[in-house]
Amino acid sequence: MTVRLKDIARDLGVSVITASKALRGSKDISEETRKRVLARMRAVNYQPNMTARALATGHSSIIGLIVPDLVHPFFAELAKALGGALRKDNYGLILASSEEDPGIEQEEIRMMLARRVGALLIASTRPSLQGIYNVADLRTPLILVDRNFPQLRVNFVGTDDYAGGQLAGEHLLSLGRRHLAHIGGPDLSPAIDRFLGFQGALRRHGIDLPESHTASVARVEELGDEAGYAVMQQLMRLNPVPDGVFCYNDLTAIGAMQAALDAGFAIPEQIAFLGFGNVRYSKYLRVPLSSIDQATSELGFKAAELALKLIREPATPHTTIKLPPKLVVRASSNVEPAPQRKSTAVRSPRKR
Amino acid sequence: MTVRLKDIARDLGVSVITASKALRGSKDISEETRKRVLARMRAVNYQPNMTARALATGHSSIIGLIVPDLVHPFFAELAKALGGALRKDNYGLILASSEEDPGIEQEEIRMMLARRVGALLIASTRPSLQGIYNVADLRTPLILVDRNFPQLRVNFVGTDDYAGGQLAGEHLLSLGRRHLAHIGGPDLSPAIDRFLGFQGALRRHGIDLPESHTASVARVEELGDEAGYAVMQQLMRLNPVPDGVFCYNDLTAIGAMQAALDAGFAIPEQIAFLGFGNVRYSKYLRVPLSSIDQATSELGFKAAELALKLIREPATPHTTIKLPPKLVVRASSNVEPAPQRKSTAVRSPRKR
DNA sequence: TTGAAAGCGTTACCAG
DNA sequence: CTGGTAACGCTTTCAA
Repeated sequence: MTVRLKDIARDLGVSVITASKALRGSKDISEETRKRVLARMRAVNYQPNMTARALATGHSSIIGLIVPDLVHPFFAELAKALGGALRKDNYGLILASSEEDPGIEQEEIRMMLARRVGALLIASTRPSLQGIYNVADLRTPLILVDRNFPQLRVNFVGTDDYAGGQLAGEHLLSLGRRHLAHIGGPDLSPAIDRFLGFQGALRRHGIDLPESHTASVARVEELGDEAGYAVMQQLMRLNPVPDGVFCYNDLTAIGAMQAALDAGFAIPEQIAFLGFGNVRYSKYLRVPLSSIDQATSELGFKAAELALKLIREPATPHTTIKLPPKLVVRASSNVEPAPQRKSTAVRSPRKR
Repeated sequence: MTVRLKDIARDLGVSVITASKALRGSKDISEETRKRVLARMRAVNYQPNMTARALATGHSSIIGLIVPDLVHPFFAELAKALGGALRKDNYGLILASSEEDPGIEQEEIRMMLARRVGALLIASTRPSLQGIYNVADLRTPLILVDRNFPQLRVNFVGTDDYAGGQLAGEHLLSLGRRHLAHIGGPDLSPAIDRFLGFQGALRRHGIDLPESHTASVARVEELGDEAGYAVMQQLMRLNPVPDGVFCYNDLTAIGAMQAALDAGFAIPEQIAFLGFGNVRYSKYLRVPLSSIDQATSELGFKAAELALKLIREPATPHTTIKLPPKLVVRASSNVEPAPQRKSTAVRSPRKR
């Protein structure tokens, strides 16, 4: 049926082992033999059976990725970049969406280990690493993505969320806003660090962030808009009403802005808004949303790089990679009049 | 290290085969033996080695999915639903983003076959099936997703795009619009069928859709907004200017609406817009966008169902599943005044 | 530089 | 109902 290593070996009068070595570019084989084997492989369009290789080596050429919600643009983009980077090294990507459910996450971890993934990347939905791995699994490299467990020494690739929070604080302060509020996310490292960075920037300027001006919401990745809407309604009851709101992510900010607009507030004149994540549609919103960009693709590349390194050099020490985020200013926090595209007068009103 | 079938068998004094059969619920084994084996497995937390099973059976418990762009909400949602459905059957999902590049797509197909995926799902970026598969690969079930090759007898799961186009046409006509235009997509079945459905609806009402009023754009999945903006600028030069525009997808519609707004047109009073796909953010746009919803999650479930069926019953005849789309009306095509949320008067203007 | 022997953990085939 | 033998296709180890 399909052509096997054995067939090539037979055709050429060499052993299977020799063919195998030539295929993988082993050092101890003559240049001439290698060439003959490779030529033959090309001629018959040989494709190695990766399941056999996986069984023999103990690990497949597949990386596992578990994210809380694949539809979230951040995770989608991360997965895309990761997959693209892995392809260059002939590695595949097996993907699972945990729906922010620790039970599903655990199940997926189990299945991926059973499939002998070369490395496992997780944006975990649980507060600690407790029980994720047991000793027997330790041979599979683990990389935490986006969400960190600070107390542990684990591999991590993600955004420098603290710096992002700082950026947000500095920016809103630079607009002259002094009654700031924060809409936070789930009790995991990104939300915590963004909040701490934000608070830190404010403190440095002697500004207080009273507890009444912070609120968080659960399942914010998926239902952020509704949650943001509800929380913003609370914040607008404060006196004075906040004049700048930093939101955990863009979706939350979108909901919050909607609440403010519905209540008749002007954005950004009365309330400025700042999101996090810089999703694709932010610039087309009713009020284009300022946001903190996470360099998501770059994160994917770095994660792929680290995963491959851990597979090839298991002795690699624990590595933490935090990429610096970037402020993107749009109308929701821009006090200058937005630069107008040429605006032709209304013409040719609709017939009939 | 890890516990193997052999260990269980030894502990219980049965053969490996017996243990294997008990594990998979084979019929020819005594109830008592089965119970003993399963109990032992639970006790020692046995996890079958899927790479070994894959080698022995010839196919892994992994389904391959290749999409043009994972960041596109439609494909992200499809992948998410698919993965969720597969998990219930202990199947995994290996995912690749082809970047709308036939070369990458081909490479991924090759790699997935090498990994012996149980079935291969492709939203192909090429115009025909030519060369996707060669005879040797035919044992791996192939399912086309979203994009069909109508001339061939292949498995297909996707939206009834023709019906969607019809819905769009009927809707715009029902608003009294008569100078309709269409911004199309790449030369693949979804764009073609949506256009034909649209045109069909218009014809049925005796309305013409002149060629000058249709335009298409390439790489519309990713760059649709910019493309839509540019194309709309062309359409606005027509006389009379179109009073209703049906766009291939939401991103294109977003760009087109932006162009119309920049040119000073009122939406929907002067020009109504209709997208396709109903992405998550559509309701928060400057003008909330009407769209055709594709029941994307349902598509994912159906695709999973079909894939598993093809794996388990290879004799299954070619199957085509087309899910009916649904119209979602928002402000961009709503002539009635939009239902207002309670709109409080401006209060508490910003201090200092 | 080459290759024979021995697995990797599971399932298929067939005899008992 | 049970289990021995062989096979899946490749890699690793070590001897020639």
